[in-house]
Amino acid sequence: MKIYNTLTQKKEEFVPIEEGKVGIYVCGPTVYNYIHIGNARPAIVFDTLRRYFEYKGYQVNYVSNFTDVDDKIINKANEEGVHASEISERYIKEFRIDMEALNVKEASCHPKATEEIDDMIQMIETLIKKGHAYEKNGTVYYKTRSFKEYGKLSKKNIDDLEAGSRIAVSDEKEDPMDFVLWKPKKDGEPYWKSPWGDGRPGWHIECSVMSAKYLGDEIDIHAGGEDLIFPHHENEIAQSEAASGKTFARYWMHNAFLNIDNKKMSKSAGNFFTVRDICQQYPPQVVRFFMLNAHYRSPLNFSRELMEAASNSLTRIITSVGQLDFLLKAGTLKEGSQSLEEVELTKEVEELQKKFNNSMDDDLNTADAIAAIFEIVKLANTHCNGDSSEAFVQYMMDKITMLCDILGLIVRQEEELLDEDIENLIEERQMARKNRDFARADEIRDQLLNRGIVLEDTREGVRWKRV
RNA sequence: GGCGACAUAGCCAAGUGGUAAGGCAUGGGUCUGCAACACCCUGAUCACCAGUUCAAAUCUGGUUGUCGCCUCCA
Repeated sequence: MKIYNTLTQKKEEFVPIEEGKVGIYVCGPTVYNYIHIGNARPAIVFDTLRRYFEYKGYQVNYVSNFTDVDDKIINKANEEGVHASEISERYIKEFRIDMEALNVKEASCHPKATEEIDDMIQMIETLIKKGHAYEKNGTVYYKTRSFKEYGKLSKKNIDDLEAGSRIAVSDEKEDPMDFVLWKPKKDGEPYWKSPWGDGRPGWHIECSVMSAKYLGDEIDIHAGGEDLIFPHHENEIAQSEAASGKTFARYWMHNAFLNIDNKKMSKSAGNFFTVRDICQQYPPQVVRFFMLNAHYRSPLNFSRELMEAASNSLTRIITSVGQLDFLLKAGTLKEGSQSLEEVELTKEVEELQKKFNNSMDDDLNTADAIAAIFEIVKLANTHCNGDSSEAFVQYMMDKITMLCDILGLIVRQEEELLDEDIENLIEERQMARKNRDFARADEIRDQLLNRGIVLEDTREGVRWKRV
C-alpha cells in the first residue's frame, strides 16, 4: 500500500514498524462546541484508512485524543458560568453521537489531555534537562532553534518565519519562534501543580505525550487536517524527537479542507455548518459518501446541490442491494450452483474487487474505489433477476455490502416490518390491479406515498421502501 | 513577502507517457396499466502558450486564474 507522506512529499510504500500491526494517531477535536462538517472530514477519512487496514488483516491501534483544556473551552465555561470540565464532558458526549451517526468506529483509545498531565510534566522536564526548553516566570518555552530539523515537515525556514512573524513577541522569550510548553494559571482557569508552579500545558505537548504513551516513541502514522502541519505537527516533531531521539512518526497524512462556496469555513464568515445540522437534513451516510467520493488530499466544496447529487448516487447502491435482498427473500430463486454465465460474471466481479483494492492501495483513492463498486452494482442490476441462482444473488449482495463496509457505508437497510394496516392496503392494491381497477390502485399508492412509502412493482412482487 | 496546492464534460470526480473511469443532471428509447426501479443510447482532447518525445491531460518552462498555510483552527 502506498501512502502520501507530507514529510517527504511523495507517495511511499507503507512499511509498518511491526509486521501486521499499525499504530495511527489522529489529532482529535477541542471539545468546546458541536463539531462542524469540516471536522468530519478527517474523522471519516482516517476511519476509512483504519477500516481498510483492518480489512487487509492488520491489527490497528487507533488513538485519537480529546483536547479538553484550552482557551476556547475556558471562555465558553465562563460564558455559561460553569466549570470547564462540564463543557468538555458535554461536547465529548456530543462528539461521540456525531461519530456514531457517521459510522466512525470508536478509537482503540481516546485519551483526554487533562488526564495525562503528569506525563506532560515529565516530558517537559526531559526537554529542559536536554537543553531544549527553559522556564521564565512560571512559563516553560520550547527552544525552537535547539532543534536543528525544525521546519522539516512544513518546509519552512525558521528565519523566514521569524521575518514574517505577525505574533506579538513576548519579552520573556529568548527567541520569537519559541513556543509554550507550560503556561501559568490565570484567575478562573483550571490548573495543575507543576515544578514551575500552578498552570496548564500548551496545546502541542498534549499530542506528543499521548502519542508516545499509547503508541510508543515511534509510530507508524500521524494524521490530521492540513492546517495542523504548521505549527502543531511541526512542534510535535520538535518536542518528541528532541525528547526521545527517535523518529516521531514515519508517515504523516493530512486531509485537505472542506470548503463552503469554495471558501474556507470560518466562524467569522458565518459559513459553517455543524454535523448535527447536516445530519438532520441528510442521512449521515450521505455525508460519508460525499466525503469519500473525492480524494482526501483534494479540497472539497460543500453545497446543498452536491449533497443532493451524493444522495442520489448513494441511493443507487442502496436500491440495488435492496433489490438483491428482495430477490433472496422472495424465495423463488434457483437453488444449487451458479450457471456458467454467472460463474463468468463472478470472475468479472473479482477483477473489479482487485480494482477496488488497487485504488485503495494507492494512497486511499476512495473515489476510484467507489467507481469499482458502481461497476459491480451495474452488473447486479443487469444480471440479477428472478431467473438467477440464489448462490449468485447472494454472492453479489455480499460483495457489494462487504466493499461498502470497508468504506464504512451501510447500504443494507434494516429489515422493517410493515404494520398490518399497510400490508392490507398493498394487498388491496394488488387485487385492484388484477381487476384492472387502476384508479383505486393509484389511489392506494398515493395514500401510501403520503405516509412515506414508495411502492415498486416487479416481476417478483411488490417492493416497498421508505423515502 | 516566504512556502505549498490546484485548474479534466452542465455539475462532482478518477486518471502522471500510448489516443479520456465512475456518479449526478439533461435528452431519446425499452420495461410498466400508469409510475417507480432497472436497462440501452446521448456528452469533454483535458485553463492558455512554448518545449521534450515516435507518442503528453499525464514530463519541462512560462502565462493566467483559484485556493491554502505562515495566527486558534480539521
